[in-house]
Amino acid sequence: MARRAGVSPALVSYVLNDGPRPVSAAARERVLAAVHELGYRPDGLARSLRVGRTSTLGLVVPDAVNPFFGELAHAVEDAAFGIGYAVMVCNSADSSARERTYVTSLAERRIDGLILASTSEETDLSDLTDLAIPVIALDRAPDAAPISTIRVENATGAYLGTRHLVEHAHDRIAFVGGPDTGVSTLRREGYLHALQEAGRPPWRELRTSAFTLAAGADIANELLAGDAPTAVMVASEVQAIGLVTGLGRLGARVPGDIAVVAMDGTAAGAHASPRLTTVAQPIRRMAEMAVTHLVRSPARVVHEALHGDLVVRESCGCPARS
Amino acid sequence: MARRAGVSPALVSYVLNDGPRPVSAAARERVLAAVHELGYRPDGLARSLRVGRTSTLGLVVPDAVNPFFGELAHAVEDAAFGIGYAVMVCNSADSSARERTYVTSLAERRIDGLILASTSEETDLSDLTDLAIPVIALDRAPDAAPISTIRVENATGAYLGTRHLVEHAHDRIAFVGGPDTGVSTLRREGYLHALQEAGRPPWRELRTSAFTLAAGADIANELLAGDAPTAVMVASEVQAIGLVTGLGRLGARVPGDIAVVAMDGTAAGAHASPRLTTVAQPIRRMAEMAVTHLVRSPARVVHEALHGDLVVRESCGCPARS
DNA sequence: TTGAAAGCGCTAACAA
DNA sequence: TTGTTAGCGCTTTCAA
Repeated sequence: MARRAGVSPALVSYVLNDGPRPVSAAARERVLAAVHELGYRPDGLARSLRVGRTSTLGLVVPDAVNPFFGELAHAVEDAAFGIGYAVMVCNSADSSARERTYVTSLAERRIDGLILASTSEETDLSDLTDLAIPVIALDRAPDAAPISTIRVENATGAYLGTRHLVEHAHDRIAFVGGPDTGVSTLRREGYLHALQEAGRPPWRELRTSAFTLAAGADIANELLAGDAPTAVMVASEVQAIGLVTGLGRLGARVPGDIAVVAMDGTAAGAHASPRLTTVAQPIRRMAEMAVTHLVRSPARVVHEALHGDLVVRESCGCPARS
Repeated sequence: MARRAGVSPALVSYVLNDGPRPVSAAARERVLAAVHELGYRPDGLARSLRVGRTSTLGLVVPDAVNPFFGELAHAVEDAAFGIGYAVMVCNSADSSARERTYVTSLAERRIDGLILASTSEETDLSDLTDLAIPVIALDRAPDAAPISTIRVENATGAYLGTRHLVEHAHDRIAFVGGPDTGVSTLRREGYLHALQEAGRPPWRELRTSAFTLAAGADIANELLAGDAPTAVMVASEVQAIGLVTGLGRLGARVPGDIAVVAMDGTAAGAHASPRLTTVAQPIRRMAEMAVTHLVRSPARVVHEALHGDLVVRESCGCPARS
């Protein structure tokens, strides 16, 4: 390439990167002409190898088909794109083996930072930390390892949602959680707290096998068995949407027969039928914080707990609003 | 690293890659010990630079939050993971500028192949083709450029769905398409074909502003205006789910007041309320074909048109089945 | 303002 | 079976 333009490789670099040395207009011209003529495409691998930076971030989520993680991934990508970073999104499919493999693979690819939204609490991050690649964990308790964390106030969120159900004068309020993860546990605590504060007993506590539509639908039977609750706090929107469908199939209407409040705040919840009353996570803000932190101040370890807002719509039985 | 183990760098490579030369047990031992002790992590960038391969594929979709593309991305990732490849998923957000930027960025990163699910018909792929990086396009008409394509039989699919509505004895069947893309156009043709065959006139043809829940919901008003149809063929499931919500908000029930058939076949459609009758795309098969082709026989240009199957559920008015 | 050259970490051809 | 070495394509220091 440099030969073709009749200049040194250094010159080509100066021109393409606008620096760090100045280049005469004539030389620049020649380089640009050759670039164009040869269809020259700079090799990012060689560049990254040399400068020790890939401008790539990793994102590991359990399942990007879950609208919450889908929107999160989208938001992370937007934030990264805005500052010239690309992101590799990896679905661990709730398998810690697969998660491990991805962490290793991302480390090998020398990503500049990882955003980890993991189901498992115990992920081996030594591949990353040994290379001094910063990690920021989403929705995880502060680890033994000194990594930054960002999460929503899970307990408070579920408390808010449950309290809304209490205010609807329900006294048989159930809880539907997911697989036994920290998130699910914390949300359950918020639920219990709200009930306790209101002097009501927990009515029924169920957990689905996964955070999916199918799992949510499958649990409808169990929820309705025997002394059925009149309201339910659901740990996530996917589950809630699935549950509503499952209930409908059994002839139970939402909110008429059973009121539902969920957590997450995705578009899927807003457009479900009925529209879900939900505790919305500040998804875009979380994504921006994570990306910014990783890129700007990776060394500093921070722990952010963000507030989730109750968004009242139809599924709780409130009169429809626009 | 090599020094630390008291061996040559070549030996380290032989041990870590199991070849191409044999290594004595003693040497292997020493290398492995040093690897462990130093927390050595091989640099994939250097390796890729050397071997001319990154074991990474690119995937560009308009919007991975759309369940169809979300599931597609997931399926592509699964297929790639199975053969040791990673994938960079990029959302073009229906912006051809952003799509361009991503194509260039992926080319710079020297991906081994690109799967392109683009809305725009005219994407400049010279960055890729100049580097001899194979591209396979999803849902696109054979291009001027000789790139492989995989798609579902769009017209046939919509024809199948519409014919089902005809068999339900509807004679006021509308069509809801999306932004003016090839996909939307082909599906409309299938719709028109089915009506023509049945000797019925198209009743109303609408198009949403985007393939999103919100856009689907927004068009409900227009669909119901004046002489409302009794059935509607919708070009995609996101739109259909949004539409059902929108209709419900206006007091129209599906399928009672208006029957709906959609296309895509995602989990979201299966768990919507009512469950969507839909023409299902063979998502996993498309993903596997794309990945396999890119990795195994990138040089051969193929054009596959896959069949979509009508999946009868509730939204068309058929008696509920399990 | 430009050129020469070192070196990022790896693999593979060649030599021993 | 192992060591030496060139070189993948880039950036950047140093010298001119």
